[in-house]
Amino acid sequence: MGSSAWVDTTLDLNINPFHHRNKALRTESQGEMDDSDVKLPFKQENAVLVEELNRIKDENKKLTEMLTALGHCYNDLQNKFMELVTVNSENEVSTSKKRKAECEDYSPNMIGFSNGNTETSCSDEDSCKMPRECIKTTISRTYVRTNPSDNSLIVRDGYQWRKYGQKVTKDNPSPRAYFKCSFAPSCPVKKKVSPALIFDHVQRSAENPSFLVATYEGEHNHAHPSPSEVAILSPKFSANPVSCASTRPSAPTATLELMQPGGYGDGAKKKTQEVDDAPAAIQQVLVQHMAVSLTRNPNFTAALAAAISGRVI
DNA sequence: CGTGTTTGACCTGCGC
DNA sequence: GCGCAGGTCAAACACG
Repeated sequence: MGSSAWVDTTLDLNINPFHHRNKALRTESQGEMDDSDVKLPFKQENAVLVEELNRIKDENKKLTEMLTALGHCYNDLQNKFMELVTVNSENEVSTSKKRKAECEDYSPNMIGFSNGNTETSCSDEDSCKMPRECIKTTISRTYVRTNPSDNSLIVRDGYQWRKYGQKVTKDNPSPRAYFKCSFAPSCPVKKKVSPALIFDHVQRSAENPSFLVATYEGEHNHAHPSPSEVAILSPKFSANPVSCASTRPSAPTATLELMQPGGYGDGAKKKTQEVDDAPAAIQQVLVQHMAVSLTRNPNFTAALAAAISGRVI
């Protein structure tokens, strides 16, 4: 987290609008005391108002800077979080390896964040050093942002999946769902979908999106179904044959395909690149969106009111 | 009636 | 060997 992103937060927030007015009145009355026969000239009152206007402009500028800094911090935190999730995922996979004692090619694949950070790497040293003959199946992990109110554990990645099981695991109170690819009868690909744990415990709220962890096992032995094929097979998903990284219609969305790494994922790479090249305007929209979210958050407004009242008193 | 989902039972592997 | 936990199966059920 860049410390340079922080700005001076000690603001004169004009929390007591009467203060300056009183000051002006005091000046006015002082003037009356000093020169009781001569009224304060209109010009002087005008100057006071202009001064106050300039001060408010400065405050506005400072607030804008703060908001921008907040946006940077938000992105930094998100990056940190994803690093943490990656580390946790690797640990989880390593324990899974102990249990299953099988060789796997694991490559975490993270898609769907506003900053466009896509991490497709072989960070697990062991799996990277595995002998070639041990690599039997391809496992990729994808983090997908979903609507928190949606508990269906459905990750729309363009394939046709059939749910064959659901299990409550020990370290996650939310059930994990098991899917098989049903687009082709002989397709060996399986998918596990479970809610991201950290969000469940720390950050889930009505306002915050949640994340699903989709673990793909194996490779499709068929081509990616075209939108029309998906529409025929699954009409309810026809409007969105690919996974939508952001389900908020009002927010800037980045629609990314969730593919197998090295398989049909060129589109995902291309679109991720587009996200990387996102102009500063997106940052601006993000900041505005955060500001709206903050102002709509009753907790935030309550805390702000408490802080203001505390300062007034 | 066909298809997909749910859910309890069962299987398998691992740690102690 | 036993218990635990993850993964899978399959009958029952729901839905269009």
